[in-house]
Parts: sequence; structure tokens; C-alpha cells
Amino acid sequence: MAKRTGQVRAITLKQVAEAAGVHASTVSRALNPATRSMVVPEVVDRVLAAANALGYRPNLLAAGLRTGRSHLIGALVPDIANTVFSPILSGASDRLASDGYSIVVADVGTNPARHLELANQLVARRIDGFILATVSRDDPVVDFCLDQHLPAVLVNRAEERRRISAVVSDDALGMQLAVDHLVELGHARIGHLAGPETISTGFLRRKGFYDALEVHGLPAGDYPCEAAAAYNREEGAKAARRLLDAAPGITAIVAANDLLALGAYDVAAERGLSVPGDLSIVGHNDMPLVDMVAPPLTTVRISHREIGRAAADLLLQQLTGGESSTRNVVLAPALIVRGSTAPPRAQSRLRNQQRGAG
Amino acid sequence: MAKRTGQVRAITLKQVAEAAGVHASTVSRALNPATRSMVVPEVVDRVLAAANALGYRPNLLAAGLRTGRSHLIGALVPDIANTVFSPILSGASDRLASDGYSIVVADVGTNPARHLELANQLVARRIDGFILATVSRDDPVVDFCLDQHLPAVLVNRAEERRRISAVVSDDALGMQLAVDHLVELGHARIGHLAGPETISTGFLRRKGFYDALEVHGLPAGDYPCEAAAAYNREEGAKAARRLLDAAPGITAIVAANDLLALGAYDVAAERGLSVPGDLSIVGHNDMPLVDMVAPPLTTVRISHREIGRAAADLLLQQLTGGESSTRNVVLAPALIVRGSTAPPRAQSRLRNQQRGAG
DNA sequence: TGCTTCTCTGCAATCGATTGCGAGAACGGA
DNA sequence: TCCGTTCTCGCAATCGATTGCAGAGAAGCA
Repeated sequence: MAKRTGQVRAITLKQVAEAAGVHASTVSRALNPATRSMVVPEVVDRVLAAANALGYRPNLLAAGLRTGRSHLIGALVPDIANTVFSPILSGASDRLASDGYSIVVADVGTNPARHLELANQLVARRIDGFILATVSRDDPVVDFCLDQHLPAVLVNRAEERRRISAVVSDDALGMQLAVDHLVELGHARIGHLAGPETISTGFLRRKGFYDALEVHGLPAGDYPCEAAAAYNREEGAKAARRLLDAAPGITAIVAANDLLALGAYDVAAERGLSVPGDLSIVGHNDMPLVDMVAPPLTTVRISHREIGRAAADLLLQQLTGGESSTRNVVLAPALIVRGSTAPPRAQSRLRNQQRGAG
Repeated sequence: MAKRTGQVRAITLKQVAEAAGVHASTVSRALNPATRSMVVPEVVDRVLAAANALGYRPNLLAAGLRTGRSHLIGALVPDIANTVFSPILSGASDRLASDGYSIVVADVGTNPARHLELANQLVARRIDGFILATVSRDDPVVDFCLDQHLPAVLVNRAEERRRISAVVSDDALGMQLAVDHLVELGHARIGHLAGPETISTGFLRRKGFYDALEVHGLPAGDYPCEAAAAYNREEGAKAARRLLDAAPGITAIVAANDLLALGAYDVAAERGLSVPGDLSIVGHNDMPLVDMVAPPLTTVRISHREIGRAAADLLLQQLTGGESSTRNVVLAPALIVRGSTAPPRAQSRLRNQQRGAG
């Protein structure tokens, strides 16, 4: 008697048509606001009533097959669980949902060979567009989208030749804010804990850091910089050790990312350096909970949710308006001053090192 | 000359058939491992060669329409950006991807009216199954899935009548571990900072807390408990204030969630109570970075990624094996002892309060 | 050789919605 | 009354892959 398995059979257009006493094509037109004017109001009412009574829901697979538009957006992210990417997804999903689009997420991981494979899989699903949150500076998926004329928007990273629209945080401004803040506090010897060169933010923030120091006329010889192999605490700590070894005179570190900054915290603790007494540290991103660490991290805040929303906006414009001119949306970050930065103490670093060694 | 808009037209089955000199149905059979045996190897090779040469990718929309299986899984989560749900998604996505399934995420937010609406939208996409990460104890979507015979798996919460498979952490065990640890340290007056009663984890952890105290034969009168209105720091702080006001004698707090625990940190700081000297605090979940706060939080670790993976497993079994017996997978949490718990100091709370007030 | 049984492949229907085209009704003007 | 428009609506093709059915040919058997 009861169905053992398999869903309840859904109501189809044809059944609504039968119930309303009209042809399926009429139902289709009556239900679509764009074509509703082709049907007399009386019939529209009858169709709507029948559709409601039966609880009709159009089969989006069938509609997608016919129209070529699936109303699905593919999102390629390196890691869904990353606190940078998940708010981006959330913001984009929010914006897209209000226009009837859904997001299919593909966690591409770090293996670049998988990128194209997963992109192809999404194309096989006939997704209408891509949100590319992948991070590497030269990404084959970008060319892939260009070749196939697939609508796409980059987030967190712009395409150097500006062939694809992008939404990014102003990394140069972010670094400028960080450096300005430290210079104002009196720091003159500032080091940079960079992200990987192959990742766009790693590259751009490093450049931003140099440019920012330039503005203050600080001497080129005092720009120590070490790049971490990955954006995590362990690699941040390793790079921080190299940085402090290579440039023991620095009184402040600007990190390319909060996790790197926390790696620097670990190293400071190792070496008996107090933060911010002996060493000021600035992060980037304002991840959740960095206001709770000891000391609370001064960092550059980026609204990732906003980035996601803006990316969705750009994509929708491409999809609906046919707006095809590529453009970059640059969102301004803000410096959040907390407890990890303070004026430098003269000689304090040395004193502490001795105390730590004793 | 160049296409102004619209994607490059994709290769279809028919084109492959033409190139291989066979009928489309033969191509379909040759490409599908399950039906490949119906085609002679020589033809299979020819078809595969043609498909590869043309770069053929089957249109999953068309296949889904015909077969009724979209190979899409819908995930309903309250907040994609939440550090609890994003690893669940990540784990599930990982597991599903290896079987050719993709995840469509729907951020349902807190508005329960939207739940059914979004669920319906996903059904219209002909998703093959649901992963329900929604949190409220009575969720209309559960009945919806049952009514429509839609395969579904709950995560982080079981269905009381066991009508749907679920993957959960053992909340009772988690609370037992926390309480055991505190009792071992010498605490006798322990309070509970509970989650909202309407949320399943809030309810179950509270129950687990009571049961755990019972095991140690601790008197019923000493079970102070205050429930937060939501799982966040602010509400956690409010509830912690109520808890400390109502039961000033407690020397330890077991929180239902890390964020609530951090709210308790804020209140401890407000009142001049040192953690763990005057007050030990235990969290739940082991969110990223809680090892970096001051003091590092002792908490019950749940592997949310593992939960996601297990949920995907259960769902795939339902989808492919036809395994329809509902079952609950219970994952064991682990206590991670860090710096926020210590033996109670006799009278220390009082002393500190006086010092704080002075 | 004649008959059955298999094996392989092609034919055509099908999934459900959309849409170009044309038929018929309604209407206005002469 | 007749003709040309305009407005509604139905017909049927279409999107691209899957699959039940049947037919062609080969193989097996007497």
C-alpha cells in the first residue's frame, strides 16, 4: 500500500492545465509574469487558482533544460570552512536567493588540477555563472571561463588584465592604514610577515606594505620581509622566526593575515617578547575571536559578507542586464585598533631578550 | 564575428554519436559503466575516443530530467558562516563530491517560515536528498520530508521519534566529560550556562549536565542554571550575569557552547574574577581560535567535519543502496583541557570580589 | 538447412516546461 | 456585410539524455 521508496510524484504543468481546463502552454504563460499579459485575466485567475489548489511547483530541471538557464551559480572556494570564505558564500547566497538563484559549492582544495575538473562538472550542471574565490594568482579556471564565455566574478582577487569583473578589498589601503597607525605610534623599524607570493593577497599586501612605507619616507634598508609558505599559524610562526632572526631591530610586525599574526604571537611568547610592549603586531581580516586573544589583535577589518554580496550583484547584472563591461568593485577596509599595538619602548626588546634567556 | 554573449554551445550526445558513427543511444550506453557491457568493446572504444576528442560532457540537467535524479543534495543551514556549520558542509561536500553529487546550500536564517519555502525551492530543483542542519527542536521541514518521502539526514540533532536518520555528537557524554573533569579538580558547586531550550543542543546539553552531576551524587539544590537567549557572546554574558547573581557560590561554569563560555569570560572580567583562579569555565565545540584566547579555553571538542562526512555517508546509503532503516550515528566528543579550568581556591571568589569592588 | 537463442544496435517515446507559429474569435472600419 | 487587425489560446517542436522494445545478424543446435 504505502510507497516503500521514492518521492511522491510531483504535480506537473499538464495536471494544472487539465484542472484549469486549458492547455499547458497557457498555464506556462499565465504563471510567468513576463508572459502573463498574453493571457486574459479571467484565465490567469483560473490557472493561478488551480496551481495553488494543487500545490504546483515548476520543475526547474525541465525549465532549465528548455531555457538553458539553470538559475544555479557555481562557487569555487579553496575551503568552505575557512573564516574568510564562508562569510563570502553567505553574503552571495543571501543576495542570489532573493532573485531565485541557488549556489552550488565546490570545495576545490589546494590541488590546482582539481580546479578545472570541478569547474567542468559545474558547467555540466549548466550553471549560469561562476563565483571564483580561488586564490592563486594564475588560475586556469579564469581562462576557462573566458574561453567558454561563462559569466564569472572573482572575489578577493582581481584579474591582472581586467578581463573579468572582481570584488576586492583595497589591500593597498589596508596596509597603508596599518603602517600609518604604527608610524603614528612612533615605530620606525617595521617588518612584514607576508603571505605566499603565489596567492594574490600575499602579493598585493606585500606591495602595499612597501608602498605605505615609501609614503613615510622610511629607508629601503629597513624593510625586512619574510613570506609564509601558507596562511596558517604554524607557517606564520616559522616566518616570524626568520623575520626576527634576520631583522632583530624591528619593533613592529604587519602581518598579511590574522593567522600569520597569531603565529607571530606564538614566537613572541617563545622568545619572551611581550606584545605590544616589545613588539607591536597588526593582523589582516579581523577574523572572529581575534578580539578575544591576549592581547586583542589590532587588525584590518574586511567585510567578507559584503564582498560576497557585491559579487552576487555583479554576477546578476551580467546575467540579467546583459551588462558585460568588466568592472572592479573595491571595498574599503578599516583599521580596528586593539591591544596588540603600542608605542615602541627604547631598548625594550633587548632587555626582554636577555631576561627571556636568563 | 565573435559571440557577444551566451556560452559556447556545448557538445551533445548526438554529436558524439555522429562522430563515432553510431546512434545516440549506443553512445549513452557505452559511456555509462552500468550499461557498457551491452556494447561490444570495439564500439565502446570508438565512442570513448570520439567523446574525448570532442570534449564531451553530458548535460546533467537533461539526464536529471529523464532519470529523475539530479545528483544534487540540498543543505539547509541556519548560517553558512557559523564555525559549527561550515565544517559540516565542508565534510559533507567532500564525501558527496567523490560520488558525483554536489551540494546546494540554502541559508535559512532564523525565520522558521522561510524554512519550508526554501525546502520547497530545493525540491523544485529535484534535489535527491536533504541534509538538515537546522537547529530548532520541532522543525516543520522534518515532517515535510517525511510526507514527501524525501531522503534526509539530520545533523547535530536527532529526531525524537527516530523517524529520520541523524548524525550527532554525544552531548550527554560531552557534559559528563566536562563535569568529571571539574569534579576531579575539586569543584562541588558547578553552574550551567545553557543554550536556548528551543534548540536541540541547548536542551540536550542541559539534560546531560544534570545527569552528569547526578552520577557524582551532587545535591540537587546546587544545580544553578541559566539559559541564554541565543548562542552568542552577548547573550552568554547576560545569562552568566544572571547565573552569578543567582548562585554566587559557584566555582565553575559549564557552558553549552564556546561562545557562551566567552561571554562568561567577559562577565568574569567585569566582576574582577580571575579565570580559572576564581572561576573555572568549560566550553563546548572547540571552535577555531579558542585555544588562543586568554586563558585558553578548556572545551569539549566535536569534529564537525566528521559529522558532515558521516551525514553524507548515511544519505548516500539511502540514495544508492536503498537502505531505508533509519539510524543514528553518535560520534564521541573529547575533552580538551586548556587553561580555563583549575582547582577551586577556598574563599578566593569572595576575596577577589572585594578587591574588584575596592 | 532450418530453427531457436543471444548479442548488439537502432528506433522512438519519455521526462516537464517553454515558445514560435498559426488558427480562430472578436472587433473596428468601410 | 465583408475584410483586415488584434487578441487569445492551442499545437507541436524543442532542449539532451535515457531506456523499453524490437529487429538484424550471428551463433548454436538438431
